[in-house]
Amino acid sequence: MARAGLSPQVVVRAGADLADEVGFDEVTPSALARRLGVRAASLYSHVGGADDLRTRIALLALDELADLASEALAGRSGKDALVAFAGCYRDFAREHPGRYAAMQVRLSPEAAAAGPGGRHADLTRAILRGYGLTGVDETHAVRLIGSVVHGFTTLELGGGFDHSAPPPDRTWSRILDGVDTVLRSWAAPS
Amino acid sequence: MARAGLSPQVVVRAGADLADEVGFDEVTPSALARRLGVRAASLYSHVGGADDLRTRIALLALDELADLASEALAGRSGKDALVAFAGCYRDFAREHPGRYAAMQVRLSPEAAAAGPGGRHADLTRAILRGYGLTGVDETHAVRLIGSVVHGFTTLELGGGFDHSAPPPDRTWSRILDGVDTVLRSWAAPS
DNA sequence: TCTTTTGCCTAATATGTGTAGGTAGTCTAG
DNA sequence: CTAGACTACCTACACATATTAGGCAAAAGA
Repeated sequence: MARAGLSPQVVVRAGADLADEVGFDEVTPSALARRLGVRAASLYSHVGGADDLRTRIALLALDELADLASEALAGRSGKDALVAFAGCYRDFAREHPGRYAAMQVRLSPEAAAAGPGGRHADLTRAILRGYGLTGVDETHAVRLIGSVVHGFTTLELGGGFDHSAPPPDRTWSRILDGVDTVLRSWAAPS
Repeated sequence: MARAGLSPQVVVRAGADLADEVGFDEVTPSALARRLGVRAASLYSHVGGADDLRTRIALLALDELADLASEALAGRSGKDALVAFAGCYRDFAREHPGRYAAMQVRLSPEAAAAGPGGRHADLTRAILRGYGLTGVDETHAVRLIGSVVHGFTTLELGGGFDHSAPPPDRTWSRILDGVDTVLRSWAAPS
């Protein structure tokens, strides 16, 4: 009887790919087992169950996106960094909708701590070096960037922009212009 | 045998309440039937199935929020309207997390058309009357407001702001200040 | 009161989740 | 190169959920 050569890594990656194709909600042990050509019970040697599978996919996606964002930020600062960082998130969501959806699951405290949760905040903070924001201003700015990028990306992915005329790309760059302006105004002593 | 007095409305409202208590993902025909004191099969006289139930909860939530936002906007304009509108969304999400999550489901085209999908865009547009934005600028502005409000709300609800110091309320008002500034700058001929 | 409607039921099927235990490939020691 | 340990995958099972079909009794209308 030939073996499929599974391992936790292989299973989780296949789960992430499946999520991108059919949606994160459709990623179930049985569906994943079908795709991998094994029986559902066989997956329980590699992942703990449906919840564990979803959590691991989320952590994988967070890690992958953090890698991409880290690379995109290298050597950039100020608005250049902001645009690169935001574009990274948006592109990731469009190319990997299932992984992006996975990232939204509320992680258990231990999973969040052990995982790459803090990496994203650190990366966002790195953008702000060019803006000279410190202390609470820095945190406000991290939250502003996160809100705008995540909000736009989610709405675009959900089809919220499909019914009105101008292409989302135009809106995207105008919004980033606006964020840049706001961040620079925050840098000035208020 | 006493009857439970169900109807599509009663079932959907109970489903929405259940979503607020235990999370939208946990709203299943069987869980809802348990709460209503009937057998799961009995629900199928009132809703089409699990998907139909979720869709109807989403439409109910969209309608309820549109009512609240409409009321909040009455007699306001400009930044006052913006703050009231955004606060309405944020408060709704915090008081009714399950309903808010339901609103994010991708509706089928017919459900979106028949439903209150357009009401929200119209309400957002109403804010902009005080800013003098027209044409594509208006659409860009609608998308900006939607992105910021939805993004912040989602992140806050997901606990994304729990680990850093300043209270989210402070960030919220600073972000709205920023949006107001951007909208006013867009109003000037670019 | 008689009839129609319908709300809720039981019964049954298909599918999904998760556990227990077995079998057969694969790896390591000598 | 063989003996034993390990483990990837299996079958079988118990249980929960989604959904359909058909029946009975309560409610509503004539």
